[in-house]
Amino acid sequence: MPELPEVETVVRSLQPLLPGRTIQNLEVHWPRSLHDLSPAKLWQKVRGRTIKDLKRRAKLILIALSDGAWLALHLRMTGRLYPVDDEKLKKVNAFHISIIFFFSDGSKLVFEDQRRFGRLYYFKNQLDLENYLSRYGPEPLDKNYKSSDLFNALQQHKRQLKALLLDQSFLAGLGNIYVDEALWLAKLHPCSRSHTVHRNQAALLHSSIRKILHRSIESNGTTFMNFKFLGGQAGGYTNELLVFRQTGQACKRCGDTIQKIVVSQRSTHICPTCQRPT
DNA sequence: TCGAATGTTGCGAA
DNA sequence: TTTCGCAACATTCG
Repeated sequence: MPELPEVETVVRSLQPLLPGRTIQNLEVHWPRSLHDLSPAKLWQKVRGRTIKDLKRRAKLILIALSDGAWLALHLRMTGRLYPVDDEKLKKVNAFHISIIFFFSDGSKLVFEDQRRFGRLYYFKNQLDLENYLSRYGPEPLDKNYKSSDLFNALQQHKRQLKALLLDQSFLAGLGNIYVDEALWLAKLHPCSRSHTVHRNQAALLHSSIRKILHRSIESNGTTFMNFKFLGGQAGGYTNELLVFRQTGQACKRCGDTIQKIVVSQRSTHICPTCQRPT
C-alpha cells in the first residue's frame, strides 16, 4: 500500500509525538517481521533507548535512537504504524499486530500488518544505516534531483519505463499508483523504452513525478483498502487520482476511455490516446 | 474457488 | 550483462 506520500504522511503524523519517548517494553507478535534479528536480540538492543528523531528515506520510516542506533520500518503492502492508548489497544485486531512498543510515559506504538510483509530493520550506527540505504536511488523530491539526472539515468537503460520507475534502485519511493499517475501526466506509455525518451520528455516526466508526489503529500496520501495514519485517518488523494483505478472513466485530458493493462506484472492504467507506445 | 491487491526479493531464462 | 517473467511471502476481498 504505502508509497512515498503515504510513508511521508505517517512520518509527519508521528513526528510531533514520538521524539523524547523512551522504550520501556516491546512485544514482538510476529518474529519474522524482524529482519535478521531475534526478538530477544532486538529487546536487548533497544531497551531504555529514547527516540530522538523520525524521518523518511524511500519507503522506509527511519527512527533515530539515543545511542546512535537506528530502526527502519518498511510497511510493504498493508503495514500501519500508529499510537494507541489502552482503550484503543483493546479494540485493535490482535491477530494483525506484528509489534507493540511500550514507552516509559505509558504511551504505546503499534505496528499492525494484515499481510505480514512489513519488516523492521536495526542498524547499530549511522554508517550501517547509510550502507543499507545505498541500495536506493535518488529521492525524487530532493531539491538537488534535476531533470537532467533523470534524463541521464533513463539513457543508461533500455527497460520499459514503468519497470524502471518501480525499481527502487533507479528512483526511490514510487509504487504502482504514482508511476501510473506520473506517466499519464507526462503523456508517456509505460512500455516505452527508457533510452528512447527525449530530453524534453524526461523534463516533463521529472516535473510530473514531483508535482504528483507533492500534491499527494498535501492530501495525506491515497487510501484504498488499507492505508490509514494515526490509527484511523484516511488519505485525501484518493479522489484526486487521474488514471489509477479509473478504468472505463473518461480521460481528464482528452475524454478517451481509460484502459487497464498489465505491465511489469502490475495492473497499469493508461489513456490510449494520450499515452502512445514508441 | 480463483484472482487480484498500494511491495520486495531471488531465481532462471531469454 | 541486461532485462524479463514468475514464484514466494500472507491475508483479505469480490
